[in-house]
Amino acid sequence: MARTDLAARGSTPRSNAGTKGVPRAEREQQILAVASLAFGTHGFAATNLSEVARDAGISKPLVYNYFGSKEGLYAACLDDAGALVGDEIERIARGDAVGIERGIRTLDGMFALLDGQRHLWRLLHDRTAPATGAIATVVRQHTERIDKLAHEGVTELLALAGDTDERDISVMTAAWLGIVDSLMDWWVAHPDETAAQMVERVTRLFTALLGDTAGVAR
Amino acid sequence: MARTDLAARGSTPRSNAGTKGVPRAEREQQILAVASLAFGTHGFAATNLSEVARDAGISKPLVYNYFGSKEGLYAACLDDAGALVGDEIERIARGDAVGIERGIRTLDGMFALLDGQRHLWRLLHDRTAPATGAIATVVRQHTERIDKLAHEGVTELLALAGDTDERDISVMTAAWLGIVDSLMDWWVAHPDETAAQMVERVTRLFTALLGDTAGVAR
DNA sequence: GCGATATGACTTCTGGGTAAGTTACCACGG
DNA sequence: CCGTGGTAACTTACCCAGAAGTCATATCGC
Repeated sequence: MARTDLAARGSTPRSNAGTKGVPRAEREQQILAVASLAFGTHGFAATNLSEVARDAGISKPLVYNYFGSKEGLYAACLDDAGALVGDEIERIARGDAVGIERGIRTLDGMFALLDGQRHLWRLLHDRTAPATGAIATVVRQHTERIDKLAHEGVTELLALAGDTDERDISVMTAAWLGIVDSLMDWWVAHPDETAAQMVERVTRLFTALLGDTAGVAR
Repeated sequence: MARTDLAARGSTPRSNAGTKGVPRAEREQQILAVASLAFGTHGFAATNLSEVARDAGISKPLVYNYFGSKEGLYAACLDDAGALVGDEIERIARGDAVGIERGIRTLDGMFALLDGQRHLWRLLHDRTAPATGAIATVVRQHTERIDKLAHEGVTELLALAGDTDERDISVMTAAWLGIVDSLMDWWVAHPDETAAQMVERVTRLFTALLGDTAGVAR
């Protein structure tokens, strides 16, 4: 009220500063959401913090006040996304599925988890992010965890199919992560497709291509 | 000689300008090679043209003289890489392989073609490149061609497996391109691995997972 | 000499980052 | 119920490094 009156009187245009009553924790979440989307969509290098601030409805210095730097903000986004994804993959890994079934269940979990924030997956694979410093540490931490779980699953799968060559496993792990990656991309490009539909599709495709044979223990 | 003498006399440091006898066409190829590596490795946004010029052993204005702008240079790199990859994929598509066999042969061709320039594949999938203008046109042109060929191969494959759903085909095409992508990445990360070894590995993995069944017509 | 090949030294502008100040909420004494 | 001072939330306006892009000029082959 008072502010509006003063602003309206307007001879000296009043500053727009001053708290809007949003507590720090909440504001940080808003910023993280906007920043994750931007980073995940355009990549680290091509993301502009002024735009992020504008999209979040605040000014740039507030972003810096809360996150310190562009790298700090990225690291925070990364940490959230990495923990979210890593926890879910680990939860499924602790289940009893093996072979292809484990793969399908993992995808299932990812679709459910990332519905509404499909871009998060991309954060972990950004080639334009600095390869040294704080970001690299966080990236390494999460990718190592996820890679290890994927490696474990692929090792099981290939063992069932009779292949125990370590480099074969490494290649197959990379291919598997590439599949997940591309499925997420496709999903981002087709926003009308629900998570449930994706699961159906993926299951159908796996079954069609791999049959019920090929080392699949259901 | 004369130049060295003059430079050595050195009270007024002479300009380093003047032709070095390298014809434009050759110089352009040198620049394209260096730029493709940089763009493919760091992405469009994170690539610095001063560095590209330095790595090519020339000065920045020469790059601008020959390619007009950063976008122009990128478009030129893209056009070379896209045509190279597209032509090879098309050549294989015109062969008689179908189903999984066609996939393996395509990978075979890519490994042979991109040996020594493994980063080229990345140019077509750079998220930090401008999504409008000349670059977008060139990207679209080549990705559409490659996607179409991949789509064609996947359609055949899935038809053999009894799936003709258009969206299933679309998803599977994306997954296939993701597999190629990740295999190239793995290859970049393991420079000691030869193209022949990659082909062996991939063949072994496909056989182990898909068996000789699953719609494979060899 | 002339045109192609080349460069040093600029200008411009984008975007990360900062200094300094403004406003609102809130706890607490009166 | 009313100041009132302290602190947290916020902004405007700026700095400046570094990268895109340009200009005038230099050298060499023919």
